[in-house]
Amino acid sequence: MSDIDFIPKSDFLHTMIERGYVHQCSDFTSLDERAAKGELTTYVGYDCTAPSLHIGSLISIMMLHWLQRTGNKPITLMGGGTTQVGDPSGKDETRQLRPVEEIEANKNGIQTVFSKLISFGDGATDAVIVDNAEWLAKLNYIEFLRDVGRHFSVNRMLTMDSARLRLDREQELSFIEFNYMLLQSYDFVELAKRYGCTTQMGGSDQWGNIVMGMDLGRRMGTQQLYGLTCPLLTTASGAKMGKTASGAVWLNAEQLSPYDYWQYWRNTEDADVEKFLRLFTTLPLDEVAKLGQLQGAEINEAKKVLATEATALVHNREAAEQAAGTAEQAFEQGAAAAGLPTVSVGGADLEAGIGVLAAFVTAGLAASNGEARRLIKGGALRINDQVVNDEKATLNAGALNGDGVIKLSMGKKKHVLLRPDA
RNA sequence: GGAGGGAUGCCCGAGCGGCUAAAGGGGACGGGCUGUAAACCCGUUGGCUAUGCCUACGUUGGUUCGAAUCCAACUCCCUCCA
Repeated sequence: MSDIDFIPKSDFLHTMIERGYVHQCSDFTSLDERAAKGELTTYVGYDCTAPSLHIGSLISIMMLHWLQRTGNKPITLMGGGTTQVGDPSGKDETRQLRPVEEIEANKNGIQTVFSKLISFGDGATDAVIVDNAEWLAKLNYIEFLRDVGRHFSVNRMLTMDSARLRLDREQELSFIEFNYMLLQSYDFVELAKRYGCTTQMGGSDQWGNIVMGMDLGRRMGTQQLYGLTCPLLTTASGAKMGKTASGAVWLNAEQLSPYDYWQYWRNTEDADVEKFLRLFTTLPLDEVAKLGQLQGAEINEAKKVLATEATALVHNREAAEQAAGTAEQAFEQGAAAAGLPTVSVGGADLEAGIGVLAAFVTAGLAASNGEARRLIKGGALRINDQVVNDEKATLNAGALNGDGVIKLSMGKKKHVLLRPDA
């Protein structure tokens, strides 16, 4: 399952390694001992660069989920302060500075997903959520330089990937970004002091920042700190995970409907199914292994399980079942399943007749009449499963099916129901 | 502060007076094959009330019958010098 050869005693590390979450760890043995005693307080930081997290962040949320489930305490750190600076890790170019109000709004959007996977409260293993703006925003420059800055060697900072990659490619690295490392390191120390947090987790691109934080902790007299990173996932065919036509695969329902989220997982490549079941569902591993055995067309069953379980975790079981049911009707029975996305049209307009081009644009399946026209030429558009050949055709009430809707399809996967309003 | 170079469609990148809605590539989307997969093959990839019209090659003006292409000013970026 994993190329980590460490044999852990703690449930936490055992789960991490066996399910494939571990990329690097600063000290397996000590971390394992502490986790075994159930006294691991661990944090993951999240940038507030968008109104929702996407599946790129999901692995680390799952790590927090398992951390809690194995008797330890998670902290989710909102980067309300650090996002104002911008992390250069893994980025080719300086990102634009974001307005503070936008960061604040994003923070509120992002927070909603955590309660689905982690439980918050005041208990020993209840998670807490904190915002680093709380301490970063009021730092005094001179004081910060004297207390924290003096512990950092620029020589060393320049060797860290986040800086070096920019320098090697002769890409600009602005001073503000260069400071990011100090701020994240300082966060770690601050969390250690406030919450007894000893461990930071994150994607493998965060390794440098994490190590610097551990270092700073040692110099500033915290207890021993640890780092644990997860791999940055790509699909088996090498693509970055989480990109679709319409953008990222968001975790919030406002950004991406549970049905579309379910579809994303349903379309997983064969070679990734077992890996994703381990990482993105909480199914027992023997069951995962069984599903992973399926070959050929049968693996579709495993993909459905993956989709439903993954959707149930991030949204809820009901939405997941619904998405599964809708998909089954739409794909396996070819029916105009009621759960498909629905767009309403004026009843009077429909009586008068709506041009097919306009209908597909209204449904959001084509961006413009021109695109709709091209899609018709390519044989991609269907009305009630009948291919559209004539771009001048019109839709009227006669096209309504038994359920009083018209099913519009683009390609094999995208369907929208047009429903006349009363 | 001085001297050069650059800004092209979602991205990269060619074009350097008409044949340019702009080569090529990537990405994306669609079709085929399949299993709502991958790989592969094919097609599409500015808008519209459409044999025409409008918008588009950093911004604003100008030269010209005609400009992404020439000129001027401006904005931003990069490199070198001080």
